[in-house]
Amino acid sequence: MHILNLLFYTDHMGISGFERQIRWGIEQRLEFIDFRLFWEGEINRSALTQQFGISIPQASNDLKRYEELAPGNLAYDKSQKRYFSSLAFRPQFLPPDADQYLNRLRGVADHTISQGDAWFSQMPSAESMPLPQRRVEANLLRAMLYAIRRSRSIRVLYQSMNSTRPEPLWRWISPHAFANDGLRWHVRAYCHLDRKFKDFLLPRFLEVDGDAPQEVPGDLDRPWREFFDVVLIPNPKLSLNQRNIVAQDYCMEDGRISISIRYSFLYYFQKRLRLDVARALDDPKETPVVVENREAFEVALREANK
Amino acid sequence: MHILNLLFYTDHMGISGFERQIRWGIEQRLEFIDFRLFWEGEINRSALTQQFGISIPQASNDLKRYEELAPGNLAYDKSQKRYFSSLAFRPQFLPPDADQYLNRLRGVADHTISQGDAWFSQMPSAESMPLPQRRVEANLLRAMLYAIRRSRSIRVLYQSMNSTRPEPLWRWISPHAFANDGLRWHVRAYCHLDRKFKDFLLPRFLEVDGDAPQEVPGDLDRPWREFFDVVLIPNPKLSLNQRNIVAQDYCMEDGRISISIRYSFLYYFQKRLRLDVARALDDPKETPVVVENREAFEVALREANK
DNA sequence: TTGATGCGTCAAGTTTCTTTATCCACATAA
DNA sequence: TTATGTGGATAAAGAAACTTGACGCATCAA
Repeated sequence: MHILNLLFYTDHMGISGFERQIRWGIEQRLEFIDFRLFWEGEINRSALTQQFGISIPQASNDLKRYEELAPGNLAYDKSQKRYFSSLAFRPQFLPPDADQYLNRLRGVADHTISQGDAWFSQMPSAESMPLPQRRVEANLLRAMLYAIRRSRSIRVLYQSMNSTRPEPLWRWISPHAFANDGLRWHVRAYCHLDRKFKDFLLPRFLEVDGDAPQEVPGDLDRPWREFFDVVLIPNPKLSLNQRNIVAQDYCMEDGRISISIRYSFLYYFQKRLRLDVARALDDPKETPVVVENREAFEVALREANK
Repeated sequence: MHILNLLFYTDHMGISGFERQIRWGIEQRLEFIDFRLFWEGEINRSALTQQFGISIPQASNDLKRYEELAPGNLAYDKSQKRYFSSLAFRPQFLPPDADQYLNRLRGVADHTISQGDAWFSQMPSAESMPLPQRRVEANLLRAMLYAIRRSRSIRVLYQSMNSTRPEPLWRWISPHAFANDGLRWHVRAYCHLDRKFKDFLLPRFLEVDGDAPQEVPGDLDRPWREFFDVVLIPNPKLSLNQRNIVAQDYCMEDGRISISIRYSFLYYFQKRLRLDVARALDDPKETPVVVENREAFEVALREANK
């Protein structure tokens, strides 16, 4: 297989005009064949038997069916005794999606999905940020989901960072949403102790024990419901060329991009993009983007925590 | 369903002693029933027919089979006309895993997996960091994977941030691994232009066109292959109680944790944990952890980029 | 040359699944 | 109250999917 093969136009062709409704299991296997051919360039019967627990003749059958439905995609190499994606290969059942592939790669790299579930055979060497974190207990997350779904309040033992409350404290909360700041998961909830909506870190919940009707519905959580438009521009300290590149990196148009952020999310957003350290650090490369509407942003940030 | 139900011990029971090998499709559906019962607390036939495209009688059949294999897990509510997880519910086919659930939640929140593939029905309100990013082209990623798998060099048009090279430049590289810094994907490759191993950002590749034998194998990439042990401790400016909480958050033992990081990853690691701004910022809450072996860390950091 | 491997195929038989139909319990609305 | 709709269970016939076991072919390495 030559590299040029890889550069051919391989847009997804779309599924259309099937005479008979194809069964789910078969559909899955056809998608699997597409996936392997696109990302790994090859497939054979034992890949199918291992992945789906089917027999060898059935795997032959599937490949035959694949060839019928996606004619010209398969090329058998007698010498290597395997199928390869042909020069004319075009995925027929699964639109190729780099983000999806990379997402699975990360999942496998940090053990949240198995290599089998990700449909990988030989995985490329990959590393994702190794950050130690206390695990979230499944039953705790389950209780949280229950409370959100049924609009309940629950009584929880939570370890907060509040220096006036050093010990874990029991309190009633009414959770209504989850949020990921890029590093950790929070749950957004009304705190009946502090009488306001707050973020709670999932790993800091130690116990749950009671439930009661929700008194304050999540709809009233204005910092969560309302959005502020942050306008980002390339750091002006960068050279013109560098600014152009940053603009491309962040999908900017006319040298800026406006992003709608929940007020309750602004704090994490600025930390994530290191917007708060732009002035503290000299090197503009360390903070490639800065906020254009800085004053409004600061106001919004203060407002969010009221 | 009472909250206490959620707090029962529900460890995975493990699959054992099946008389007959169960077919993959059925196994999937049984796992699906387990998943829905655990995380959403309920299931009905139409959930199965929608997810797997099976008929109504077949869905009845599956629920019957589930009840046989996991007796006592199902509780039918005649009034609500749905199955709920019983008080004695214990997942039988799918070990409940909060990380897995949250991973899917994030995937759905940022559109890398569909709600169907994640097995969610009513999804909890969830938000993940909305960061704009140029998309990675599927065929580019495919070419990169090809080069890694076959140990090839490829000719690429890459837009670097190097200020002496403002324009995108054609160069030969020999990629050998992927790395995610928590924000973006890099590919680790030998650059035949600069005659050294470097990180390249996937979204900055514009074109690929040639391939050739790999001359410098990835094994020689020492900053990638070798690890440095970063020792993290809670920020000493925090109060004792706060330090204890941080220690718990980061799974520390004896108030510290040692993490092995590839040398080539150290730079991203310090940015991710904001280790580089600890001294620039006054508020210790902004940088909850700091590096204990700071001097060695600085040396390692400089070494990694040589 | 021989053995091992991987693909293809055939036939018989089993399991799974659909289709069609009928029945039951419950909730809601007329 | 009765009618209607919804969601569940079940049965039987037939189609589709799948397994088992068998055999043949091509290729490669010993």
